[in-house]
Amino acid sequence: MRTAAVNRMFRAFTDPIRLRILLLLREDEMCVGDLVEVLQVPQPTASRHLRYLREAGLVEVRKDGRWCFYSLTEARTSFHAKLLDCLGSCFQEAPELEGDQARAKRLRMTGGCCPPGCEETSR
Amino acid sequence: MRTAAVNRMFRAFTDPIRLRILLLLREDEMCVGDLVEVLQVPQPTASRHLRYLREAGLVEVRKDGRWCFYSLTEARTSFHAKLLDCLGSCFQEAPELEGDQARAKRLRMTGGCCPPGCEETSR
DNA sequence: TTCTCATATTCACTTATCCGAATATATGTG
DNA sequence: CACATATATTCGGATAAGTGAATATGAGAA
Repeated sequence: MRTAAVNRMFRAFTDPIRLRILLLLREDEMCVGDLVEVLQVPQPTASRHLRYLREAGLVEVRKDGRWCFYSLTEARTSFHAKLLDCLGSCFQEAPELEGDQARAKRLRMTGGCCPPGCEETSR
Repeated sequence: MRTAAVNRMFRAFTDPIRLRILLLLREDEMCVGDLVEVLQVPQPTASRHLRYLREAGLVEVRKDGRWCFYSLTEARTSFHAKLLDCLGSCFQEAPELEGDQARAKRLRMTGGCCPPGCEETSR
């Protein structure tokens, strides 16, 4: 009964906060604190949704000291890949979602919550 | 706030019965009675889910006498199109979903619930 | 009109989902 | 060690989603 896995994947996209997280992680990995700041939601809320996404196989965590960096997992099935493709068209459908991207960009430039050298990717 | 529309679209795919309906309609339009037979669910259940799909903009109805033929709506946005693309990979992820397709194929060959000439497409 | 058949809707109920508040864990710091 | 910081979990309650049973609607057919 692998329908459950398909269902869980689709379900991951049905919550506005989870959708926003996925859209943000498309750009680059992010630590929980930065996500909380960009999304402007309580930390436990972000944490719960991140767990959901992790259990659905959509994101993975990299721990560095006290920080947890979340990123999108590489798609291993074409279903997963096509689902991720949907993200690219979301802004066109719901432009207000782009506010997060702008905030995230600004945050990345000013360094975010973690000390220098934390993130592996350039910024 | 068009996030609601995106949400509703994703949500349409999160119910197993709705997903099965969408997969069936990918092949050809179908009347409610045939859907009920293939899905093996109570008629009101099918009807409720069809309404949901209609309100999400994913299916449309063609009425012919006492019958209502449902079909997928043409995607008018790339988001819609990409979402439909996901359907194509579902079987690979959840092979058990193909049982419906086989039942539907058989039903189409034996004529289904409606009298001859009802369906516009060849079979 | 009356009857039948295909489909849709309503209602009461159960279950799932999401949230805020509080608390726990875990890692680094002084 | 005690303390601070980053993240995770638990608990209780509110709201939403899905269901079965019963019923309504609406379009032929008799």
